[in-house]
Amino acid sequence: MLREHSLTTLVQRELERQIVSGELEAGAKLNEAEIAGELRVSRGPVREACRALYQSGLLRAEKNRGVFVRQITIEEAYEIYEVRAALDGMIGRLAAKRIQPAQLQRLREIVKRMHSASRVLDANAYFPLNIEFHQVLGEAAGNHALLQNYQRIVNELNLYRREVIARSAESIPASTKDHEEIVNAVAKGDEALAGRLLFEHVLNGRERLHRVLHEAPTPRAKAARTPTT
Amino acid sequence: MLREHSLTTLVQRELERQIVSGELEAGAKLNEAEIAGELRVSRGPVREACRALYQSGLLRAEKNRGVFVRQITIEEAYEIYEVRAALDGMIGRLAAKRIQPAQLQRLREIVKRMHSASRVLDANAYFPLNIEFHQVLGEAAGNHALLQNYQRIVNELNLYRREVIARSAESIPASTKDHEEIVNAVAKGDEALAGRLLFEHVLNGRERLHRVLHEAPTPRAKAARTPTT
DNA sequence: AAACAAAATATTGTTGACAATATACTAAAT
DNA sequence: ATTTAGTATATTGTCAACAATATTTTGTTT
Repeated sequence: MLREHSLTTLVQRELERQIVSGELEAGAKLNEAEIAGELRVSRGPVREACRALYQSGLLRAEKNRGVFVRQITIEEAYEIYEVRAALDGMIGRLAAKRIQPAQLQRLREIVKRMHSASRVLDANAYFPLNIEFHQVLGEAAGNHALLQNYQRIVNELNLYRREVIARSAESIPASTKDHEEIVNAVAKGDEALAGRLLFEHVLNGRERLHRVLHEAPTPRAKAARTPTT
Repeated sequence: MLREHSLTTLVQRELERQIVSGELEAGAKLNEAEIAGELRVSRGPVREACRALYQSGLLRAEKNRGVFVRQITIEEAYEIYEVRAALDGMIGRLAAKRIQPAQLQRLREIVKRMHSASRVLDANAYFPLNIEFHQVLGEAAGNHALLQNYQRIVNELNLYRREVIARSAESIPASTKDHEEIVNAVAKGDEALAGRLLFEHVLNGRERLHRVLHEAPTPRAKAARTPTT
């Protein structure tokens, strides 16, 4: 394992896993020595990994104070959704042009399972299905650079959505319907339609989330933020 | 200066400057000790800076062999152009909605200078104007997350275009016309049109570059067509 | 001369120590 | 009791040395 990957890479992966999984919660401070101790490495690789994760948007850094799991504010999330809409629109266009039969089959199965989750408004079942759906679609677009940018954005958004996703059960049926229409457009090979549907799907999702947040604001929404170095 | 920024940050900025300016050419190997010596720091900050630049797509890394200035292949560039089209399309939509009079004025002045460069097909004068135009437009969109993603992409593409830009003089008039139409659409506040024009402008630019590369692999010997990797 | 093997050198990967800064604690003063 | 100053501790920033790996050089054989 160490022949292929440096310690830095392994530390980076592990920290990213902890952040994405929520094991390290938003705003949490990362102690270099502590992490190094747990992972049985020195602080060097930990610092390098943190630099990379800061660059990728998962961490925030303050000089002489350390790094923290990034907290996405409502305003930032609102902006990132627009980036995602742009990328997802392109994914839709390209996927409609290039999707393989096996990938289309996978999408249809995911949508079928979404309907099951939708009937009982099971947000915990729906969340991973949603992620998988967009992941498959992203792969179907057949553009590595696009997928990479997309995943970074989605990672950041999931950082934000984790807390509120449980309360967004009411939007599951509408979201499921969106996904079904998207699959149909992609299957038809209608690039313009698939692109437009995905674009709007993302912005609709943003509005749904926005509505949920305003109905029941979280304490985190008013947390103070300091500019990073 | 050191009170605000760590050595890593300063090294990162300096290396990025050297890469973007072409001082460090594509494919060049970076020697940690050498860089550390020139910048009067130890290898630690240099390694951290390289990690960040690798994450941002400007460097390529091979374990136990070091880091190199990333070389964008034709195929990668082709993919990245699609990402840029998506982001630029969104920039157009948002800029049409939010642009300030002062920013619009700046765009108009840039286009005027573009016409001057266009008349004499001065690629060296046109290149920075083009970058500035899209930078101003990106700022006018008023979305920090979008601009950040956009700049990363454009940085990567400029890595690629540097080599061929001198030979793309013939496409300057068409490009200038595009820019003029874009400014008009943004000025009108026509979001859909501005978005579409920018989207197509990027893809047109890609095709123009593609054509240049295939028509004239080398200015001298047309027969010696070397498929670059 | 060309090809291979082995030693010498150079470079990266990793570590622990030290310096600089921030945080936590303690005690005195009001 | 609260505040504040000073001190102690903890944490980050930086460095230099060592270990592991890659590259170059040298010498030998065919």
